[in-house]
Amino acid sequence: MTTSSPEIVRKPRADAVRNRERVLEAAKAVFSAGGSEASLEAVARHAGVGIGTLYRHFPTRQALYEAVYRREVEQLGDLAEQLQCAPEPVEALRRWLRANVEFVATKKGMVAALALVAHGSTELHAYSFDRLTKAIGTLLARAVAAGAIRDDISAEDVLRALIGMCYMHDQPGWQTTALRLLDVFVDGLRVHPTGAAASAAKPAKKKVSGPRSP
Amino acid sequence: MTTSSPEIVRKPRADAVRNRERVLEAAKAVFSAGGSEASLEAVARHAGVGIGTLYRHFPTRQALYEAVYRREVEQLGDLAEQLQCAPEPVEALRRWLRANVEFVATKKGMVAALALVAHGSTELHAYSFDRLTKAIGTLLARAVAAGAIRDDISAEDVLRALIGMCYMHDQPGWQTTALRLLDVFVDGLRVHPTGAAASAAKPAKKKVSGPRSP
DNA sequence: CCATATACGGAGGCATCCTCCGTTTACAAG
DNA sequence: CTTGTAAACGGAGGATGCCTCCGTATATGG
Repeated sequence: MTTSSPEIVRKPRADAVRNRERVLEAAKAVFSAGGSEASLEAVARHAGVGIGTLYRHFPTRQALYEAVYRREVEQLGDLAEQLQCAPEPVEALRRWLRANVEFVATKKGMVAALALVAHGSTELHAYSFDRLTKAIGTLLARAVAAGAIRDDISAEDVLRALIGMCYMHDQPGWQTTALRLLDVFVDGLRVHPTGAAASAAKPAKKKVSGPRSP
Repeated sequence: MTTSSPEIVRKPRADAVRNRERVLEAAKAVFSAGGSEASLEAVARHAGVGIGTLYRHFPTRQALYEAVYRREVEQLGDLAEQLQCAPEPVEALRRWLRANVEFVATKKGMVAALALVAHGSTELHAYSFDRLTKAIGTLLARAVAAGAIRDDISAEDVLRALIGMCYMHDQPGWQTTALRLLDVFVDGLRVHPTGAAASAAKPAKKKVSGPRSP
């Protein structure tokens, strides 16, 4: 009450900010390496802070997951904004979707944790769903406005499909499959597959009727 | 060594079989209700057996997840066999995919556990992937043979897409979305979308361009 | 009915979670 | 620069859950 306004509660301390950052970094590393069930004490040790510090910043395991998750979402959202000015709308959409695949690919152990997050907090989920939906929305809108893809599929739909396609990433070659699925899906979105069958629209790269191609 | 053959180790005891079944049932219930991180002691209590019994049957938490998971897979595989004799091939495929959606819908808390399974055991994953892939494969083959859908998409691809579409099931209305996505995907698989845009093929039910419909 | 292999249950050692509080430190005012 | 103080730090320790081990109970074959 000594200061003027009750809303401004001082500037957060520098070491607090730094430690918070350290813990997040450590969490990402430890969970990616040792799976999402690694002990939080290991995370604290790896971050070079006491266990108490970790728990003050992230009161529960879930909270830590969430914080990491939120960061990832931020980055993907930013990427979408950058792609906003790309020349080809459909290609921009495709690029963003593909970026997601690569993004997930680097986080083996994290994914189970993220799965848990998705079912946990409602608030965060709303936020991230919103952020990503908007990211897709802008890319999608441009493509629709250009008359390149059908207009009865919402951004939410695309997001769900995307998550699905990134989801089964445990076998070798999953990435190839995911990318192929994306192409199929995008093809499916197109207003005119440039002919009767969608496969005709992809001249060079596709093998027709070979279900066993690596 | 007193008996004749080293392979036949007697018939398993009746109470053992019964208890094993009880634990599986309890696990399904407890995990569905309280999330996949519920304590195993709670599961044992709910099953009316000692904690030791639980651990003898399922040495690790993972093993318990796996056993539950395996059961579910069995049931889905069986359903596919039944649908084998349905008249409309494309419809049969669609029905099976839809059945999956409903199936997942009843297991809120379980899904995170199943996600963990998918990344855990290789052996089980191979098994279930195989079982489900074959289930789809038969349905898919019939539809392809009838010339109803394109032939360059493998059963694996469909499985991945399906899992994806079932995956984000936390908000109200997810089921509607999942079903819509399935329809889009199946439409995308079609050799001839019955016209230029696939939306023309679904006359009554669809609203065009309204992204905020409940 | 008996012998015995098999299964059961839960006590207890061990690891991890999370809280609580004495100590340390960054920041701002004088 | 000095000093007061709120904020952050760290880790000891109680609580909880994981999993093993072994004495007791029981189903099954003879």
